[in-house]
Amino acid sequence: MITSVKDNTRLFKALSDSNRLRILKMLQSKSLCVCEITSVLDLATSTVSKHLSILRDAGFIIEEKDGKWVNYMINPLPPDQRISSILSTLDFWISNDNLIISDKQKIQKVDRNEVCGR
Amino acid sequence: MITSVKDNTRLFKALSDSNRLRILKMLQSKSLCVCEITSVLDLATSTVSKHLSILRDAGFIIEEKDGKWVNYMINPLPPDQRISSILSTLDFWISNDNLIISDKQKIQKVDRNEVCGR
DNA sequence: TGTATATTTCGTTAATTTACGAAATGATAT
DNA sequence: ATATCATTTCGTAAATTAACGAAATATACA
Repeated sequence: MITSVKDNTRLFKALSDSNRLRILKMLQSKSLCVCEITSVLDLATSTVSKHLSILRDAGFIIEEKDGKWVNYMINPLPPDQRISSILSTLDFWISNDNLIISDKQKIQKVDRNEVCGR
Repeated sequence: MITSVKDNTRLFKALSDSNRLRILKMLQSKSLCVCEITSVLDLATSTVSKHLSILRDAGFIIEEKDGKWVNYMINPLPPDQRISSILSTLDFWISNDNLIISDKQKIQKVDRNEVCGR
């Protein structure tokens, strides 16, 4: 396992933005495409795309192409134990936060064909 | 336990700077005063003081006054389980990094009466 | 009382990060 | 091919963070 200081800061930097924590928590409930996440966070698509690439580069999530959509999901085979450890502890660290709860409710109802197409 | 998204980002932000990770790793070996840490990191005293306050506010470390010195040490009674969890996992996440190893060697030899007074 | 030493606070500058919209890329459907 | 939709990349502006030195605090000691 790579354990350089720089590598660790990259990992913590990925977690040190509230929008990225919201994304991680949403993906722990359900795989989502960029536009679904965008509709919940209410940010520009390009901004969400950037957040997702940061989480991907750190090893927390993976992407899977599905036609014109790109689905993002929690990495089922994290590159190292630090990622797995954080993902499992996140589960009970952040749970009863109002924002997280309402995000979770929103993604249950989200339909990408409605939300994205315009 | 408070588990707001904002609270968690503050915690991760505290860890997302390489100088602060170096400080935490040093303190896991030994309590140190500001000038000792400053001599190892080679930063301005005011910068180190600021880093220490960020780590303190996040709950990772505490300070103890000792005459003209302020000793910083790992918080023996962390305010919540997230801190304890991170502190113990940090132990094996970052261990064989060259910078961390040389920091650790330096603090063994550091004498505050030599390093600080000038 | 002064002087020296250690640390913190403050103001400022430089660097980094976040956000946006526009343009580029990739895929689907007409 | 052309049009459309989802996403990424790029350039840029705004916000945040890290760094410094100078000034302010606090403690020890002469």
